[in-house]
Amino acid sequence: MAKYSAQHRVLIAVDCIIFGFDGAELKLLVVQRALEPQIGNWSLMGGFIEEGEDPNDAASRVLYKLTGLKDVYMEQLSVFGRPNRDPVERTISVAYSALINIKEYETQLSDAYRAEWIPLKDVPALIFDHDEMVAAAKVHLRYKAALHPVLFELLPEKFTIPQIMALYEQVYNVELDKRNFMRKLRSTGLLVKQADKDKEGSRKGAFYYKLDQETYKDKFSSFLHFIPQP
Amino acid sequence: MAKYSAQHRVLIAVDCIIFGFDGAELKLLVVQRALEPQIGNWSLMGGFIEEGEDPNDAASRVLYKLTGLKDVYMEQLSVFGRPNRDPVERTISVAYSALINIKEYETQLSDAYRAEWIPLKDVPALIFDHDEMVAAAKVHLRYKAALHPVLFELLPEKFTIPQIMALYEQVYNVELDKRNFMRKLRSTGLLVKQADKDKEGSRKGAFYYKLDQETYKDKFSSFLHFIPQP
DNA sequence: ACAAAAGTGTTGGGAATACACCCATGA
DNA sequence: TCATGGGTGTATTCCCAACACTTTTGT
Repeated sequence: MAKYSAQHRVLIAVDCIIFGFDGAELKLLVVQRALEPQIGNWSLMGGFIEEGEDPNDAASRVLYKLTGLKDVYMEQLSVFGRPNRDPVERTISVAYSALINIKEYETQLSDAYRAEWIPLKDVPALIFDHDEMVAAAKVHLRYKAALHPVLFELLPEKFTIPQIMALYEQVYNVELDKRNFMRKLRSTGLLVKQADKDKEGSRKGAFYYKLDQETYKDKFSSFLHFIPQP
Repeated sequence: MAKYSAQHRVLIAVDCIIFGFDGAELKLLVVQRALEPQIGNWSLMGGFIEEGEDPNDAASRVLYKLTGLKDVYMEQLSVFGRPNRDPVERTISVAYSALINIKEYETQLSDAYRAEWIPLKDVPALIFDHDEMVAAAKVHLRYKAALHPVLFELLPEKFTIPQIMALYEQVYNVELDKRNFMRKLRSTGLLVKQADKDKEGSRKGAFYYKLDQETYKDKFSSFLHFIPQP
């Protein structure tokens, strides 16, 4: 069949906003850009969509190339298409937000792409409109995590309650009450207490928990309310 | 500067999921496709992005062309980019969701684009992946409206409480309790009661209300909870 | 023994639900 | 006068936020 011949075509990129948590701090995975322009400057990990490739697959591919990880929690964020956002050539970018637990993933990433985990509060200025993308991803994460237990995606298989709490506190930039938070958390039925403790954070040690995968799947779409309303 | 020469370029479209409410029923605005393939079949209103055009502007342009309306509430939904979604040529589409109150907008639209308001429950099968887009838009609308008073965008300047309630009931496909709903609504401070009544729906007539624009702007981003949790 | 973080319970207030009757009007 | 939809009030439950002390253990 004939093409839509009168129309003009543009480049499509994907960019990944990759959040990570190491048990203490919320971080962002950024790379040093490998091509001109702005070679060597901090950037989100991204890439162009290939022929016949679904944008979602492109994002997975890009993430895999960087981290070696598959089946990562990833969501489409939104499209960034301001005409001159890339000075070289018109490029429309689809931003994706991914959640990774840093600890379980111990490969070397810095070598190939000069990638680095940088604490979210210390992230330097990024190229093009990547700062906007990060800002949008933060908003989205707050929005999502206020309703769905999505932050567990950032935690390793075994985690402690003080860790989750620190995570929530950093995402929302608030201080939470231990007692209320724990009660809320327990009432969800998402947690399975383990016998052993994590002794890294304190003398006493904090009990490990695992996610109850069944409950997790069931409850994922039902609305939860972790963050107090002022 | 040199182009990204090795990459391949694709068509970008926008498609608009346009919700409307006439005071009684929630509807979708669909058109009969004007080009091959599938000419004459039901479709969302869409169009290609032009050179140097921001996708958001393209969506506004498309909406304006169809309805003559500007400054309509519109949000980017997500990207649909399955490789063969358009059989003619690879086209990636950015879906937008718009909210319109049908009554205030009394132009003729059917002529130019053979457009029609169809009750949401009766919408026929649409071309390509437009059904998926509509499904995503419904989910998004529920999500959004559960937290933000966005459904007021569907109402005319003067509306009645039974109308809003009918709207919420249709969006969530539930039955609400008049008394609780009214109390909740009033407690938001969003409503300004008018002196006159709408006599169309009943003998007694229902008082008109207007939105308190100040409060609306203030409260738009704060979370509200209109829908009871079972 | 003491420092440092983990863990535990209670209580009061406010919000959400459930629920049933009167009102105004046109036909 | 009656049928129709509009509008109002209360009792109860449940959830949430506020709040302080004990436990464990390594040094």
